[in-house]
Amino acid sequence: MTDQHTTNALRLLQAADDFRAGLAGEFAAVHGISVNEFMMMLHLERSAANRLSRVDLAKRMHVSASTITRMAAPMEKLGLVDREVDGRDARLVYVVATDAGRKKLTETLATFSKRAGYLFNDRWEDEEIVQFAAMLRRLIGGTGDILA
Amino acid sequence: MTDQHTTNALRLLQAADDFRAGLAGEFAAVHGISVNEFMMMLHLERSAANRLSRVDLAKRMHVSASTITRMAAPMEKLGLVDREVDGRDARLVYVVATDAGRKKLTETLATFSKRAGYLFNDRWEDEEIVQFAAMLRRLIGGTGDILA
DNA sequence: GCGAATCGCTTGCGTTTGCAAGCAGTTTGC
DNA sequence: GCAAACTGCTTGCAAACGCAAGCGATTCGC
Repeated sequence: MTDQHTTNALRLLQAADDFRAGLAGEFAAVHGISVNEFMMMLHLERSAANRLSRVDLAKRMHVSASTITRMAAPMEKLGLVDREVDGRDARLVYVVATDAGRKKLTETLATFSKRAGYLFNDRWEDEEIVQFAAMLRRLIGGTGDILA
Repeated sequence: MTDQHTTNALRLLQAADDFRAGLAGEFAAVHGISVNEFMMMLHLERSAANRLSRVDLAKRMHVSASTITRMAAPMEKLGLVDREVDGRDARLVYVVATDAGRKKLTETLATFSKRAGYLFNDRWEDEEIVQFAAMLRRLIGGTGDILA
């Protein structure tokens, strides 16, 4: 009926959706933050000088540039990120993580890690975990593995 | 810095997002359908009598019941799905896949499988594919593996 | 250098989605 | 057998998002 590749792709989407849905609920309840906002903070924290341009963020997060603009605005008011214009190219407006933003990320990441622990629960062998990590890395490809 | 479970969860989300984004573009361009509409058709086709109640669909797809209602409306007009009220419980309104809907699903599934083939490209060994499938099934758990 | 093409960002508008409220049908408790 | 609780679905409203248009800033072609 359906070949193995198709089955695997379906399961990949299903597993990610399940995890993301659970995450969204706890993030909203405990940290008052969305999964996308969390991903944005994560990208910032793991980039040079804790900052990225808007188009760069958009590409990494698979959203439009306007979404980044609209997402950043309330986060600026909360003091999680700051706005920084490039000195050489005045078109570039960086989103930069503040100290408060990185603190918030640390808290939120703890929740994330807790749920990741639930996901890969005790029945997984260490070797399987490593194998799984290698397989996922191959799926993502060299360029996309920025967060991990 | 980050433990292996966290890394794996991040990569899982990343891999699924990448795949979904590519899929969304081709689905919209070639088939004029969204990924969610595709998932809905898939759930219907793989259920008894090609039909599911709205709340059931909502739970499986991690969306609200109102989203199902609003998604089904235009698909009814296109003739992809039909509306069917349960004889015993008049509250239940099934979404049922029509012949045209299942035909559309077959076409769209071909695109999906093609992209799944790209994702797990030639460098994967058969044994690895099977291993990966088993791992993903463990992540999803027994109840969630309805599509594959 | 200078006009044209390009780039990064923001804004207007339409679409999609979730939440809460409301409604009709069903089950439960007594 | 009836009222209360519950269930499934729909609708009003608001938030999130993409697309296209528009604006300044930069680069390219000559």
